[in-house]
Amino acid sequence: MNLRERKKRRTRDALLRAALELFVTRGYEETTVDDIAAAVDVSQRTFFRYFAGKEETAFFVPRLAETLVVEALRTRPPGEVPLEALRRAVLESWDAINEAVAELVPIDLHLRVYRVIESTPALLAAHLRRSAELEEQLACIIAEREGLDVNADPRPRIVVALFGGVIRVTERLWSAGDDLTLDGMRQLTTTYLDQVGPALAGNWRAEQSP
Amino acid sequence: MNLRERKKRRTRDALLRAALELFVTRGYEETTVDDIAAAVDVSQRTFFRYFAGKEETAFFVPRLAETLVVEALRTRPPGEVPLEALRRAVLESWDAINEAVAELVPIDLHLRVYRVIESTPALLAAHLRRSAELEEQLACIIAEREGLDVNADPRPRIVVALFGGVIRVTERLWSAGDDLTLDGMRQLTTTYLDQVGPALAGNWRAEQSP
DNA sequence: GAGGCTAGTGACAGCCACTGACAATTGACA
DNA sequence: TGTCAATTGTCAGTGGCTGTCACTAGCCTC
Repeated sequence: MNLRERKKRRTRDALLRAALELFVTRGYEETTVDDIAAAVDVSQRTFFRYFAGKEETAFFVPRLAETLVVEALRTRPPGEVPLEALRRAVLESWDAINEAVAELVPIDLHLRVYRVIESTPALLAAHLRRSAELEEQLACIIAEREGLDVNADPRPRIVVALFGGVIRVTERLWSAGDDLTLDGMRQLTTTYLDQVGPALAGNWRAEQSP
Repeated sequence: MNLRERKKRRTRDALLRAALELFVTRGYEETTVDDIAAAVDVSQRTFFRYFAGKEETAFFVPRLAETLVVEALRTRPPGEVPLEALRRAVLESWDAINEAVAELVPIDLHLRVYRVIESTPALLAAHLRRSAELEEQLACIIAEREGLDVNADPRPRIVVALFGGVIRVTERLWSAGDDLTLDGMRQLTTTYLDQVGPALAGNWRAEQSP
């Protein structure tokens, strides 16, 4: 790798870390792009050469995680039922995700950024739109696994929507709670996915949830 | 109603209609607030006294629909299973929604705005965030109907997430297709909701979808 | 190793969404 | 009709973001 490229990578990482650090301490809206640029001692214009916008810094790391989940779903054995494949793809790519993330920013910082995303309207909106795009990808993969046409058969998109909905609910609960750890998130996710069956069964009053 | 209040209502409606008209003809990003204000011959500052931002004009009408759906769910008979109550609340408030909308803007305009929302990243993001808030409300109502605590029992949020997911999928398909009518949307919605059961049943390959 | 080439940068000007402050106007009401 | 309060316009300013242009620093060739 060139000196030029190494330098570029270094400023990008510095901008990224500075931005996230400022977001978690001062808040997203309270952080200006000038603040971020100043923290790394580059011009505002340079910031915009590395990131398309202030928003992008917040989602740079999550984007990594998404590609890994997609990857994981692609390599699931074809015998698994769709919901099962989705569940395992997410749970089993967890560790790989954290490894990849840790190379960019401290895990702790990354987790606290999630809370900022969830509590900042503008970021939450962007997050949901990105999630919708991810779900579309997943639906296509599921359809392919089952030998279906995504646009002709509603079912792939419906399962993915259900799955995505559950994930979103856990994300929200996790980021609002005080157990801001990876295992906390993982545990919450499995618990909620286990509840999908019971939630769709007819009468809730007959059998109470634990 | 005062002359003053009548005047206010008139400028607000004029701003709203002008904005939507510009959005569907020129595009959302290509329309500046100055354009909208100029079309109604008021100052830009006045626009911001009626709407918190450019975005709000696009969601002013949809907000109406949402409140009516919430209302409808509240008055569903307690005998209905959650998913059934949600389904009926949406389908049976349809007509009331259109009546209310028609008083503000031409239905046709409103429908074309939906397509703009769906195809404009910034608006889509905002739409998804708003939908998430609506889902939270619905989950609370469902929980209350079933005598549960939303925060203790995962199931209300899960069903609503599933339901909301299906609605979103139909919205997307409808706005992308060429049958931009109310009946088209209604029909698509019922079809997809009917597919929820089959989609969650184990093996898709055994029984093909129609 | 000098010189040209080019990617990366900074400085500047400008657009657009949005806000605060203050003055001017217009409807309400005695 | 005159006073009061609500509505509006004007102006100035902030923050995100983009285009332009000159300049510098690393790269590559001779």
